[in-house]
Amino acid sequence: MTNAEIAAVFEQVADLLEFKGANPFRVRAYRNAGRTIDDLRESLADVAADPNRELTEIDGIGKDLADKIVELVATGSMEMLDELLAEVPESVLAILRVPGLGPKRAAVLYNELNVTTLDGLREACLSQRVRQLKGFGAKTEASILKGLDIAAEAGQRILWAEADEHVQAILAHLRQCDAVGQLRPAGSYRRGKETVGDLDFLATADDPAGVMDHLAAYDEVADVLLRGDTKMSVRLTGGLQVDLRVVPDESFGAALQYFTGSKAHNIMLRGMAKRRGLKINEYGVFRGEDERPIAGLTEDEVYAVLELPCFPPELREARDEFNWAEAGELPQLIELKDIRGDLHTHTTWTDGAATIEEMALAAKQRGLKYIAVTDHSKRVAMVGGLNAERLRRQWAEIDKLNRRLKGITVLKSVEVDMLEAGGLDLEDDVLAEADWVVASLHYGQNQSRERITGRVIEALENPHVSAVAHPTGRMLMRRKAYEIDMEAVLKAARANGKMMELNAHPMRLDLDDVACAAAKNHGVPIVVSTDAHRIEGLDAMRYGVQQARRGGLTKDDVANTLSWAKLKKMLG
DNA sequence: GCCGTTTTCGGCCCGACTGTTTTCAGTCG
Repeated sequence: MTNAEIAAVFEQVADLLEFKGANPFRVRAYRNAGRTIDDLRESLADVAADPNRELTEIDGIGKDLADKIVELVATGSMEMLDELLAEVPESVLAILRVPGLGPKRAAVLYNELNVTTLDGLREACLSQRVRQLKGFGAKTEASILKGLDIAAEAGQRILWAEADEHVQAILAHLRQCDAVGQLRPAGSYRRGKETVGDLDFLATADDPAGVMDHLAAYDEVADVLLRGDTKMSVRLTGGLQVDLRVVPDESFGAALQYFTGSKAHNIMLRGMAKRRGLKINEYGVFRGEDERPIAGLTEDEVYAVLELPCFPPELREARDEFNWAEAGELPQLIELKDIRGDLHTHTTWTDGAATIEEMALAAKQRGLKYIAVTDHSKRVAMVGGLNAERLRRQWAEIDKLNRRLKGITVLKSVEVDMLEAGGLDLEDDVLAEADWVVASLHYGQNQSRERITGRVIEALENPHVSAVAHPTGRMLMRRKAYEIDMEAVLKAARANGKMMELNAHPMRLDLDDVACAAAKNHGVPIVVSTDAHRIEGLDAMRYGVQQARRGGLTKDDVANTLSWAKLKKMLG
């Protein structure tokens, strides 16, 4: 059973308990455990099986949850979940996803009106039975109907790269408003999460109402969801929710910290503050009975009163950052300017849109010193994948080009397919002539975990392979990762002195942040590569670097921060 | 259900907004 599957069970238990009106802290314990397990860098099943390890070593896992994990791993099911599902139909949980409906109201709808599905809920609203319930009214009924429409179309997140376009446009719009002072995006966008569910903006202003009027007048605003004195939420035409908070200058740092999150990070921070007799909220840090303000102007200040560093937003996930800070080992995260080369690109020789020279010059223009042309091998027939003969012709052209080009080196490379039946799509004698080889799994993605893991490990054992490209094959919001034992793969990479790619394409970002951290733990170097199929594709590097930062990677953890000469030496 | 330099019980982050209330509960982030 994978960590994600175990985490999903705990999440479901939390939902069901919440629906039943259980102690909210008990619910939180299950949710925390689910999140922790999802973020874990090693297989929980392995830890459970290891006689020298205790599951209770994991933060947030006590005896009870440890037993439940053991039960899950051993039997594939959990008695408690089965009992809960016997009491509450699973379809009821969808009702909790309707904006404005939480566990209390959902329970009333279920108990009083026997609402068990979203369709049933709509029916109950339309027949005006909901407004007759205690604590409900006509307005609530209308807002539930609205919420049902939103739940139908929304619920999806958008790629960070798409969120970034919205953010830049909204920032530009809000800056035109004279009343706006300081202005910053916050939330999961600022933390660089690969997908973003809504956008948060924070502003200071002499005239908050004026700023809100200005946001309401933004072209893409379809609906104002709520508006108070300091807070406003709108929905854009595409369904994306945008929250704006207006705060006084002396609170801007505290508010930026607060609204950047993550929620779990903030809960830990507040707990630490409380133990020191301090209180943190979005208005500042306060001490003592009289709640004397002691910080709030800047984020630095807020963290400093707790003797903490101002964590890079990418690390604020309540994973390792507080432990690192305590040990004085907060990593100096990699930056875009550290990147010296791009090790995965395509050209017109296969499915790219630009020539080798065009790609090389564009890379040089972006400050890179080397670029690997990794066109597809022949198995990818659809795009005219290269056989040995054409590949050698391409490499001859690269040799010629390198004699002409100044300031950039083009590497003779290939993206070789790991074949369905095992083995690689090109012979060893060809691969041996390459400067850099990435191996990819494009076909047979539905094979078993054992077979896919075996194919990838076999590739890592080939002496000419340098790295595995997009190692899980996932496409965000489109295609799940194929079944693969990442622990085993990382061990094989380490044993064979190989590297793993972090594919920077905004829809891939593969390896993800957690797997990057795991790779680092195993001592496996990461290469951040764009997989560019056109010149503009080279600009995706920043998405990859951001994901690497979320994985806690430093310049030293990423091999393409090295010169090509040094990287080559590392490959052996 | 977890956790402990306030340690085996009694806490567990904190405030804005809305709707249905006559003083607050529910939801959200």
